[in-house]
Amino acid sequence: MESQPAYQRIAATYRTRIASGELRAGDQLPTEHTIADQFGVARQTVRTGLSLLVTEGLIVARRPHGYFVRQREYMIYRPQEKSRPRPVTPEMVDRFSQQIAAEGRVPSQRIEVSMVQAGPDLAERLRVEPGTTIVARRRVRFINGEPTNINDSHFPLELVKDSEIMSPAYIPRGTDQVLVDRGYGQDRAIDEILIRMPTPDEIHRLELGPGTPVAVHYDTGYTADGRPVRCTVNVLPGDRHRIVFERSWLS
Amino acid sequence: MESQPAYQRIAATYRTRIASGELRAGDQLPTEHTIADQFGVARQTVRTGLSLLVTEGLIVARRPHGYFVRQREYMIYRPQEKSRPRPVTPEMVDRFSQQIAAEGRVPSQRIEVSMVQAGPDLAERLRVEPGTTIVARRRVRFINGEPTNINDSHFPLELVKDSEIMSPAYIPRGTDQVLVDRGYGQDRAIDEILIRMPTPDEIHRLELGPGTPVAVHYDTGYTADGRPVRCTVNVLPGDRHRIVFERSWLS
DNA sequence: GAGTGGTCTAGACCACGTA
DNA sequence: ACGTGGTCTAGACCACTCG
Repeated sequence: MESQPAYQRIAATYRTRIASGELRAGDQLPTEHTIADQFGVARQTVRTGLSLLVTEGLIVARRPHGYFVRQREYMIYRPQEKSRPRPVTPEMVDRFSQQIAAEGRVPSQRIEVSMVQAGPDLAERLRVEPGTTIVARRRVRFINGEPTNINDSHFPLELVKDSEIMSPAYIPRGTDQVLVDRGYGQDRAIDEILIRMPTPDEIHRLELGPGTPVAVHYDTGYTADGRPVRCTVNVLPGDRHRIVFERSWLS
Repeated sequence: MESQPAYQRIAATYRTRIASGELRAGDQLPTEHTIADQFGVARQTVRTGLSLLVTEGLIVARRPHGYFVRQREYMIYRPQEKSRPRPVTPEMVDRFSQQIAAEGRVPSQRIEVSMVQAGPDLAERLRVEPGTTIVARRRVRFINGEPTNINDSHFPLELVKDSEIMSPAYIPRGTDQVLVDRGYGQDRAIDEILIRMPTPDEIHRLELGPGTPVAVHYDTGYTADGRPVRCTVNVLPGDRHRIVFERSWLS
């Protein structure tokens, strides 16, 4: 009758207690030892079961306190409102900072500019040969000091050479306006979103807990004559973002 | 100097071999026993390491053959092309079937209609009280016989009572046209995408392997006077979909 | 010092698909 | 029958934080 392995019964028990609201965000679970006694199994079996819930993102282990039900807080991510020419006012800040500040939270970012060789994904989107040197403007964005997403913009080298884009400082008018000034204004973009588990590098940069999937948003901008001039890779931790956009049509 | 646990060294070893291309999709890894010998650790330690790669979606265990590097095949998902009024031709099929057939693959679906009580997420989007009875038209869509995504459309009961929507059969002109005929044509939609690990129910319906995150796409349609008349929940396994949409603007 | 989770071992038996 | 991964046990020692 016990068709299910013990570790799955343990996982299912606490999964439903969390789903039903019997256990709420922040609540503590019994210790591994206690659960092992209750179910009459070895501690390792309890660990196997709870590790399922950890990788599902339902609970976290805080040593040496115990396991706790996880909290989630989303920020709204609107790809449609990105990359438009900004009104030219001096006090302007970028969209990300604007939105966060409006919510009463403290935005900040770390910018890093480097020359890199295009991998296959970027090469295809920027229509260059794989291995071509391109410019990467990498940003990690923080809210209240916590890393929230990665925003890496990539440009063909010849388009931005000797421009402000090459310096790792904040550009008030925005990188898109710099491209406009150099004759490469964008009027179309293609968005692609992939869902996957993060790489170790992403886990490190974003301080991700185990069991957190990410959305990778490729945003490629084109000039009026169809040339790709920018490919931005956004990495959005699934536990911190909600992607929203809108459509309307004439019937 | 061995700052890293053995199981993480084992995971890192095979992770980089896969990333570098030394191991390709479909290749087999050594057996747990072999790896244990090579690293001089117990088999359980190897299992802990490989389980990391399984939950990252990099490898799968195929008993009793061994571990294999995973294959991925994406289908393109275009939220922008959904839910538009269809041209009224008899041979018309829905967008999903159209696209799949065009790729030379075999689409099919299983439809199920039921009355359900709105949970908090649907209640908010359809602007009804939580617990209100609504109509759920649930579909699992298959490609070549394999479940590929979930597409559950929800309607306020009074809008679709006694309509074809209530019958679990394919509707050639589409559910949106049925709503148009009843005076509830949509002219705007809001899309929301969440990223998370799947629920056990979703794992079962979509036959998901471990380590596969999903995107949940809420697509809510509104009439011209702003009333929500449809909320569709799409569940897209991350290992099978690429979400694509386009933007253009006038500078 | 006590108690938590993190790591690890050396065994054991089972379910399953292939040969 | 054999070898694979799947499950499980009963121990052990560690690093860490709290009282």
